[in-house]
Amino acid sequence: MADPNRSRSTRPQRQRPTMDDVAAVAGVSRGTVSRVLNGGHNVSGPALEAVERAIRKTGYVVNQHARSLVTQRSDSVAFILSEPQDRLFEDPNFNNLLRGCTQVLAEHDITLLLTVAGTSEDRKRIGRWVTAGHVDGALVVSNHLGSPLLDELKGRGLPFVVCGRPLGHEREVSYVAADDRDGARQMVTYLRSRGHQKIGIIAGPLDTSGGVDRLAGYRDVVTDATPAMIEGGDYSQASGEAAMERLLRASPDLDAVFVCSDLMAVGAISYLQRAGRSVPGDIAIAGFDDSKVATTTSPSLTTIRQPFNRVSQEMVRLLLAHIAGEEHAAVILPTELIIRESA
Amino acid sequence: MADPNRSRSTRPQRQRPTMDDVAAVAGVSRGTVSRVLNGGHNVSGPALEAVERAIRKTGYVVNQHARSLVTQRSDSVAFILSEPQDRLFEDPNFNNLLRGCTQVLAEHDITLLLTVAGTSEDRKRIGRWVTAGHVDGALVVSNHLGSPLLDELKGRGLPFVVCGRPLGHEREVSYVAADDRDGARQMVTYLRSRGHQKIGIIAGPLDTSGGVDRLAGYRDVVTDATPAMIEGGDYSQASGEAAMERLLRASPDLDAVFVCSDLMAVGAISYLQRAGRSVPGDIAIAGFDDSKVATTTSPSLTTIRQPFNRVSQEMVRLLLAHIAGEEHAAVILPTELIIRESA
DNA sequence: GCATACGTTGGGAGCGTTCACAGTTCGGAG
DNA sequence: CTCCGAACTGTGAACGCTCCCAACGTATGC
Repeated sequence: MADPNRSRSTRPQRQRPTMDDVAAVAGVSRGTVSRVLNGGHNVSGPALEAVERAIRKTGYVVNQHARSLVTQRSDSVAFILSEPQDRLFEDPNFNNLLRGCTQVLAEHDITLLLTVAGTSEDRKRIGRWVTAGHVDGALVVSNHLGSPLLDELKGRGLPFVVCGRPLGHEREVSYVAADDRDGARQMVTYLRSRGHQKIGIIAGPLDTSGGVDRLAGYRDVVTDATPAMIEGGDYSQASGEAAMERLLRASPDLDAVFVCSDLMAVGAISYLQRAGRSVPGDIAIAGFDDSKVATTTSPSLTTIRQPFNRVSQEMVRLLLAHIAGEEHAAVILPTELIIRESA
Repeated sequence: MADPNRSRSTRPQRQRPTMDDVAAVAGVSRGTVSRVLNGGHNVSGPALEAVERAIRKTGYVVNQHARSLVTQRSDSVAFILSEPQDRLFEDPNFNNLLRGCTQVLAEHDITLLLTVAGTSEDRKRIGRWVTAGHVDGALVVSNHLGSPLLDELKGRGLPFVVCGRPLGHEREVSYVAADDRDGARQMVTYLRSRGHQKIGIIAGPLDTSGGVDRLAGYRDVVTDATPAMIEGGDYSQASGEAAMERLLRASPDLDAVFVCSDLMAVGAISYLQRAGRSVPGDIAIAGFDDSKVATTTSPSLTTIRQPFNRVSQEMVRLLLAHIAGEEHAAVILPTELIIRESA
C-alpha cells in the first residue's frame, strides 16, 4: 500500500483521449471502437477505417487499468527471481531462462516483468504487488527451501510455475525441472568409465533441488563416498575455487571431481592451475549446465547440458494452462552428457 | 493490444473480496475502509481496529487496477534497458544502476519493473505497454543514437529520465550523466604525467554519449592522435581483446592505452599477456567505470570511478520530480581518478 | 442558550473500459 | 411483397476503487 502522504495530484494532467473521444471523432459509438480494438470482428469496412483513422488522429492508447478492471486480466506475468540480485548477473542460466520465457510469451502478446526479490523485505513487497492484480501469473525461479514466497502465492490463489523441483511442495505446485539426478549419474558413470577411481564432488546449495538431486545422483554411483570427498559451494566461481582448495586438502588423491555448476568448475580449474595441477592430466574436472563458459574456458568443460530452451518453453506453457484454469502439473526434462577436454 | 482470440474466461474466478465485503464485515461503510487503507486519517480508533480485523479475516488485497483507474497512478516505474539482453548480464554497470534505483524507489514504496528491450520488436511492444498506463514513469538506460524509444515516450507524454547524455535530445529530456569527457581528460593527463609518450585509446560505441565523450576527452589532451592510435569496441570483454589486437598491429610502439570500460580493459590485458607483453611494464592500461573487476583482475586496474550510486539516486529524484509535474533537467556528476597497478 | 467548528461517517458520482443485449439495416428466400 | 436471419451498431450496466459532499454528533466560544 502506497504512502498516502506523497503529494498526490500536483501533476498537470495531460488529458489522455478516451474511447469516447475516438468514437466522437470517428462518428461511431464506444462499442464499435471497442470492437475495433479487440480484433475488429463484426465491424463494417468504413467504420473500421474511420475508427483507425480516429485512433491515429487522437493518439489514443487503451487505458490498461480500465480494461483490466473489467476483464480481470492484465496480459502480463511476473518473472520472480528469488535470489540476491548479484546472482542474476553472475549466473548465465538465468539469462538463458529469461530470454526463453520472454520469447515464448511475446508470441502470446504477453509482457514479462522481471522482479528481483533479493531481500525478504523485497519478497514481501513483491508478494503484495503480485497479488494486487498486476499480473496474471508468475514464473518463479530459484526458490530456496523455506522461502515463504510459494506459500504466499498459493494462499493468494495466483497461478504460478516454479523452475526446478520445489522441495517440499512437489505435490501442490506446478514446476519444470531438468533431470538433475540422472544428469549427475550420467556424468559420474562416464568418469568411472574413463578409469577414474576416486571421484569427488563439489555440490551446490543443499536447500535447492539442483543441489540435492545432483548430489544424490553422484551417490547413486559412488556408493562408497566419504565426507572427505564432498564439498559444497553456492554455484559462484569464487565458491568453486574455495571448495576446490578445501577438497584437495581433505583428499589429495582425488583423480576426478564432479563440480555441480560450470561456473564453480571454472573456479575449481583456476585454483588447480594455480596450485600447479594440470587438468585433465592430473585431475579431471566435470561441470554441469553447459553454459557459455564451458566452451570458452581452457580446457573446455565436459559437462551436462540442461535443456534451458525447453525448460522456459514448458514453464510458459504450464503457466498459461494454469491461468486458463487447468490443474497443476510437473515436467521433468532429460539432460545430456557433453564431452569436451576437461574430463 | 492483446490477442483478442485468446481464450478469455475459462478460468474459474476465485472471487476476491472487495472493499464492500470488508466494510460489511467491519460494520462500517466503504468510505471508512478506504480511509483506513490510505493512511487511516480521520478514522476513530474502534473503526480503524474493526476494519483492520476485517481485512485480515477476509484476506482482502486492494485491486490495483480499480485504484489506478481513479488515481491515475500505478505506483510503479519501468527500468527500460534498451540493449540486447546479454549485455544486462555481462555489464556490471547495469547491476549497480539497477540496485541503486530499486533501493531508492523502495523508500518511496514504488515498485521497479525491469523490461529488456533488445529487439526493435520488443521496443515497440514496450512502448505500447509503458504508455498504456502500467507505469507512472520510466528510467531509460543505455539509449543508442537513433533509437525511436525516446521519441515514442516523449510523444506519449510519459515522464522519463535517461541515463547518460541522450545524443540529440539534450535540450528536451531529463538525464543524469557522469562527466565522461572530464574523466577521460583526467586519465589521459595522468598517463602523460607518468611519462607515457604514445597513448592509444579503445573507445566505446560512438552512438552512445559515453563512447563519444570519452573519445572527445582523450582528444582534448592527445591533440595529435592519429587514426592508428584509435580503436573501438562495444564495452564487452571480447571486444576489448579484439580491439587490443588490432590496435597493437596498427601501432606497435604504444606505451599506454586508455580503454573506455573496465571490461574491455580486462580483455585488452588478457590479450597483451597472451602476446607476451607485461602490464604495466611494457604497456600501461587504464580502464573506465571502476567496476568490481577493476580490483579482482591482475594487475588491478587504474580507472575512472563513475558515481553509480549518485547517478541512480539522481535519476530517481529527477523522475519523481518529473512525475510531480516539474520541468526536465540535466544533472552531470563528477568522475574520479582511481590509481591502481595497471598504469 | 445558541452559533460555530471540527472530527467522524455514509453514500453518490465517476474513472475508462468490456460485454450483453436490443435495435437497425439489408439482402434473399418464399 | 413480406418475412427472416445475419451483419452491424448503440447503450446501459457493471468492474472496484477514490474523492467529494452532506450529515451527523460533540466540544468550544460567546
